[in-house]
Amino acid sequence: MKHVAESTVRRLSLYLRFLEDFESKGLATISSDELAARGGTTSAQVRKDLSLFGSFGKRGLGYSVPQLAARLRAILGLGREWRVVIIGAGKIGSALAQYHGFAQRGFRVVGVYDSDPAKIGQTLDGIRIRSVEAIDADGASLTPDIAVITVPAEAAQRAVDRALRAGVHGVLNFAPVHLQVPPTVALKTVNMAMELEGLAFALVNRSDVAIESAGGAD
Amino acid sequence: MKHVAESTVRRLSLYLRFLEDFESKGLATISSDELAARGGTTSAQVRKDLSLFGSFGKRGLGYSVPQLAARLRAILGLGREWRVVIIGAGKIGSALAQYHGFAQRGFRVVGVYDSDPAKIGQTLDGIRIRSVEAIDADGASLTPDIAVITVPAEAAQRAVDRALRAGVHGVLNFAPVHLQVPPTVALKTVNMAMELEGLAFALVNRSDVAIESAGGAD
DNA sequence: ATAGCTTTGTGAAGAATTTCACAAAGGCCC
DNA sequence: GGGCCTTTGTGAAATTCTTCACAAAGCTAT
Repeated sequence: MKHVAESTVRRLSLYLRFLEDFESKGLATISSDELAARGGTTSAQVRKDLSLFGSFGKRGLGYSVPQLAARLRAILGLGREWRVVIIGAGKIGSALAQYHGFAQRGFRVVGVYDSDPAKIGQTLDGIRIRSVEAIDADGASLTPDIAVITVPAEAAQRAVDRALRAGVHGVLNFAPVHLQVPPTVALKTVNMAMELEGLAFALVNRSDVAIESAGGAD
Repeated sequence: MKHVAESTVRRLSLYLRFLEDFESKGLATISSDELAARGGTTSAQVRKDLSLFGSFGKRGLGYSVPQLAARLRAILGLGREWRVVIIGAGKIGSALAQYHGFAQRGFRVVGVYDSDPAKIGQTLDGIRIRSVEAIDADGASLTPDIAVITVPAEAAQRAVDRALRAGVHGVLNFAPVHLQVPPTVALKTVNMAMELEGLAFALVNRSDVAIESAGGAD
């Protein structure tokens, strides 16, 4: 298949969210124009994005909401359960472990790890926090797909290395560092300091402020 | 000045982080190559990014670490204090309110708001949680620059509208919705579900997995 | 069944961003 | 000071992403 840009995937994910909204309201069809309006893009962009994967609409009518939603779920790989381990049970890690929105979308937290002896053994939303050293050994039984890294910057690379040994193929990194992973591993970094600095930049260079969304490279 | 791409700003922010690292290690100079290696880019990209703002290096030698760091801080608008209000004192909001990394970089939390009567009046890191309804009135005394939105999706637009009335010009949104703001306001959205779905997509389309970083459009 | 209105799907054009590649500059050593 | 090595700054080329614009389809009403 043709190469799919990261920005396209982000938008698909966004479209899916609106579709689910529409679905719950019982609407049957939606046009690329409506989808675009809610997503802050143009209808041409919506159609281009979708056209990468096939042709899902009906001319003159638009898209069937449930059908398109199902297609997007399939495209995004949401038809299965993704097993997630969270490494770092600090404020952010704990918040994520307890956030049920993930479970709803098929991301199931199967393990939480920390290095602080005071935290190890505590329970977070039904999951016992274990020592980071247990990750390697747990890999075989937990078979995690994705690791979420919420440890301090200094510990992040070690945490990822462990996660990779445990069989993880995707990493969502919240530590403010650029992590080294083999090219077969998908890595995304969310860096809140970077977002705030982006805002600061926009504010001091006020004139045609029109930034939108987060994302970028790390 | 020439238009600066968002991706450039993200990278500048990243470079600054490395520079601070180097600074603390006492290194005097750094080359675009070294900066690139740690940032996962190319040296040409680094030089291009910096060249938008001036010419800071010495040929044959590289960049003076403290000088370049100072320049980047000035460019990114980190020379002053940014006053931040957090709207939504749930898990994520509380975690952010207590995260001291922000204060270090000049982002000072001056107010925390929630709509839950059980939370109002409680103290978070020295700041009393107040009712969301107080935001409008507080604007004049708190003079916030930036609002961080950590309320549920349904409440997000209302929260932003309040924040704008309180005088905010930048918004960092954690709610999974596309917010409407006037074009003079800078908006960034961090959407964790979107990041996870991006990973899921990369994992099911495994072949040349080579995603990096978060960011994009919302 | 035809006319009229709407909306998709998509090549082609345009804009933005990244990479290339190299001349110009600076330091260092003999 | 001349040669040599390194690294910047930057036009030009290449690539990637977005927008344009329009023919092809489908529905509705008559």
